[in-house]
Amino acid sequence: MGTNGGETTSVSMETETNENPEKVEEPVVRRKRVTRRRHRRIHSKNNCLTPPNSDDDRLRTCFLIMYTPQCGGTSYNGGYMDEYYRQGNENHDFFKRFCEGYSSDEETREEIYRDLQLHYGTQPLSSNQQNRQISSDEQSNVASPATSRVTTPVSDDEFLKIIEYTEQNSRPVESMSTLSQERRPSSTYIPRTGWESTNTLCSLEPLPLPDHKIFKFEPATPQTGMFTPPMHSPQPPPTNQPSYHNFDDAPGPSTLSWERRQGQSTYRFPQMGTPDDPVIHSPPSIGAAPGMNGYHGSGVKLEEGIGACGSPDDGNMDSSEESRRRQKTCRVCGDHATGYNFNVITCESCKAFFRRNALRPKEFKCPYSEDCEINSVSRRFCQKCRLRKCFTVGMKKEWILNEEQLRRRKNSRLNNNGSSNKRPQPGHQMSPQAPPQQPHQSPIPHPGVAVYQQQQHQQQQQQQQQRPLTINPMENNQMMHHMQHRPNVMPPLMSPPVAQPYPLTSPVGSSASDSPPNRSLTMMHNGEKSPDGYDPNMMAHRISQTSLSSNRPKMDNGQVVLSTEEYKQLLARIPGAQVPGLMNEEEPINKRAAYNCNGHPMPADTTPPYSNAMSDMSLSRNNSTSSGMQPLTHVNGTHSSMSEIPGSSVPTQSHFDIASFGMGIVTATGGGDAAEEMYRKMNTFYERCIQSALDSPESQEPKPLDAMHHQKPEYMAPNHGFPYQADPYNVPPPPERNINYQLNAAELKALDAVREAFFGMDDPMEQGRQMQSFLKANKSPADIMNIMDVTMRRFVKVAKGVPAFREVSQEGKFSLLKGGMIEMLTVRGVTRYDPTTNSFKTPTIKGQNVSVNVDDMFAKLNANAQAQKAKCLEFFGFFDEEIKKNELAVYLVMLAVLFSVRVDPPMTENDVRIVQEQHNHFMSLLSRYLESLYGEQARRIFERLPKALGMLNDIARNAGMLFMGTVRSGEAEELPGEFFKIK
DNA sequence: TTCATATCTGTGACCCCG
DNA sequence: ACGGGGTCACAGATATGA
Ligand SMILES: [Zn+2]
Ligand SMILES: [Zn+2]
Repeated sequence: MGTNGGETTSVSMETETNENPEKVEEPVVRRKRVTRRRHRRIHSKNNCLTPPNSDDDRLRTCFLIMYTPQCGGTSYNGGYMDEYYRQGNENHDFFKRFCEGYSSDEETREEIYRDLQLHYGTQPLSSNQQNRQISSDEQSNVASPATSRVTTPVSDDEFLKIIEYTEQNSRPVESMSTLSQERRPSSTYIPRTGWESTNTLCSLEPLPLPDHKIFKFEPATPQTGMFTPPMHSPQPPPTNQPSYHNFDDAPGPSTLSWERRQGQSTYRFPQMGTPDDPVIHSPPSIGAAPGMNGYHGSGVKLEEGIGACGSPDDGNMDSSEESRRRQKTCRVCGDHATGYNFNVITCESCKAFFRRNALRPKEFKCPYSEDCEINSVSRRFCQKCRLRKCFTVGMKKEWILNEEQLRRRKNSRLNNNGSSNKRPQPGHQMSPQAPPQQPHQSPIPHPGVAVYQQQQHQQQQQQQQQRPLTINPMENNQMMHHMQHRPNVMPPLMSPPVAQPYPLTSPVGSSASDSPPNRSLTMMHNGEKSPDGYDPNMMAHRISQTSLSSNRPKMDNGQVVLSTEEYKQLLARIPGAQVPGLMNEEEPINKRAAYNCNGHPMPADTTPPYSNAMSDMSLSRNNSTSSGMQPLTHVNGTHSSMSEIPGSSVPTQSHFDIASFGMGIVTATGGGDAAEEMYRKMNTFYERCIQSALDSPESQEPKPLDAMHHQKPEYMAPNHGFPYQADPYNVPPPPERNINYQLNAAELKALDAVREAFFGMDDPMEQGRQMQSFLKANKSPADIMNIMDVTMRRFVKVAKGVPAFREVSQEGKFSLLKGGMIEMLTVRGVTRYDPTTNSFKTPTIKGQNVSVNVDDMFAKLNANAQAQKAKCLEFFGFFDEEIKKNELAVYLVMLAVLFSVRVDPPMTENDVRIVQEQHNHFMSLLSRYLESLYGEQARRIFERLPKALGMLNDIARNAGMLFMGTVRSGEAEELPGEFFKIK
């Protein structure tokens, strides 16, 4: 418990006047919010979510901060802002005049400016200046309307002058609220609806810079462009991009000197000492993680002590310096990092941000153009891009503890506390009405949303606590009342402390909506969690927990908190709730999937992670919020169960990785005499399928994402000096230079586009023939075709989603697909291959575990197949673990594979050119991506690729031969006729 | 309608703990 | 110590009501 910590739970009605002596005498009339104060803040942050768009804008903010009781909102400004808005847009130096107006004295004016600046954060506060910042207490500490205009920072004298000036100059004008809302250009005004980020005033036209020195916001040293400017279409919409710098918005370092920083802030005012980058203290190299990231055990050895970037005695001064710096730098925003968080070195705030948002069901909106730079300042402006960045750099949402785990943790903590009985601060931490949780009232396992919403809930509770301490059922009513008035807000899971003994819980693993978790969970472990036991404590614990449950889809195993019986009883008491079916065979945990259970696919709801987790999201169903107003029925949108009704189309868990049979497809067929016929037919099928998918109009039209293609100049060259050359696989040694592993906006966008293109690849298989085929233990060639059909079409769709693909001629497209399909499928298979069991793992379907053992798969095949099998296995082994685990990397590989020059139908010169270009493009992007994840390690991974691709090619070339001599006679005739229809 | 205030909400610095 | 989660001051945004 904090030494400085838990001092008080101040419940007084008065405002705390903490350390501001001059304020003490102010009569405190108004009832104040209860403020609990644990420790004193050292740093203060400007949490402004709205980026100022101009210096003028900043100044306005400043002004508000200084001179209004409450900045933000529509009414904070007394009459000043009216005037500002009325004049401001035509008369840009209103503030200047304002300042001049009330003090013609140069010195005083200076002082005012300084104050502005002070609150602006362009200068470090001196200690006594800190007293002048307005605490929120002070802000609300308003004795009368008159004084409310000027709260803290201004002396009485100043205040009078202000009043005087204002009275002279302001006229009644349009309402502020009008201005602040309706009159904002609608194109950029984004009404706040709960989750959307709020960027309200960013559309102000850039205004001329007031001609005063202090309005010059230092562009900070022109150093090392941390980020390249976002890749825009030729003419970036003027208002659409946050302009963090000066008006001219010169591309350059994203070092925003306006950010308000105080205390021992990391910021250093340019003219005061170090010319270093103020906000982003780590120079260009910040992007990448130290090599050790996720690299243990992957077999790649570190050289030059790179991997041991923590180790102080790296031989090479530069590189150790370099790596140290990188290690201290948040790979998301460049801020000072505290260590690894969710698999990546990040700062505290990104850690918290990720923890809070990675699992959120709805996607954020980017108020700009989906390519926001993320730095320590701008990170607040666009949650979407920030979150995307988090995923891109490799943060793993899977590592966020799920509800079950949280509960356990809490319990064990309670236990410990109970036994040692050391509760130092009785009334403090625990919420009064949620007293130390009884073992089974703990809110639970409805994963995901539950966790997420619970956070909301907790916050509310917290807030409630801050009001008069006792909370009674009334509070709930109030809360509900409130919520009813805020339909947009995702209703927090209500767990009325009094009335509802089992708050938001469904028992572990027992609700209709659990199936998704089930599947998702499996996925998580299939695709992701390497057995290398990356992390010590928590992680290990979690892994063991989850993997345990994934292996045993039963709800016992000590996982259950509420017995099924208990839960049923509970449900019985809840009007409208039904006992879900499927109760018992589901497993608990896994929050993510729980988000989405209401049956529709949630295209828009997917989060943009680049990690493999993506597929989880895209598969899960949105369960969350729909209803849930009524506390009692809420037991979790859970039973939005329409999705799980028997007859309905197979929901979420049927996420077959058909493609994992990439190898199987072509190998598992067979076993007879009519080989030739089969072979021929298979080939026909193969080609037809591709062709027809190609011709199909319904396939994905590429969105106008210009990021996808060949904007090569926009990308940074891969840092290790192995920009991918047409000259294949000739990897030059890394040059010594200042490296920047951080992906730039263009690259991020391109990656996004890739992910976009693969959207749907992992969709669950529709029920039907494919599914039946898939479920068969012994798959006939027809079954294989059924499965392949879907998969191949999806690949074609992916290809069509790549803009550059369209530039290729029809014949060229066909050639690419025909030549690349098997390779792509095989690559796909890699990701599902589990070396420990020598089998492909596929997610479960209604409890069945479909896993295909490689030996079995090849068993019936001919000798060629055995060789093929060996090759495949070798390839699987060779394919880097790190890549395997990373879905996006795999995508990139697949695209690189797709864009390989093929000869079968020979390609035209032009096609060849495009293909080569794209191949290089994706390889280069992959390289950069890997760099961003692994820093110098990327090189090692990347270096293996060429060989891997070679192997792949070999595998694919031989695939067809496997048919030979193994096809049962007559089998070919059984093949579905429509596969061979000629159009 | 305007404005003061209350409330909701996301952020991030600090903290606790296994 | 590391890296999970928890806490809560803060401040912007929004709702409410005089
Ligand atoms: Zn960060
Ligand atoms: Zn954005």
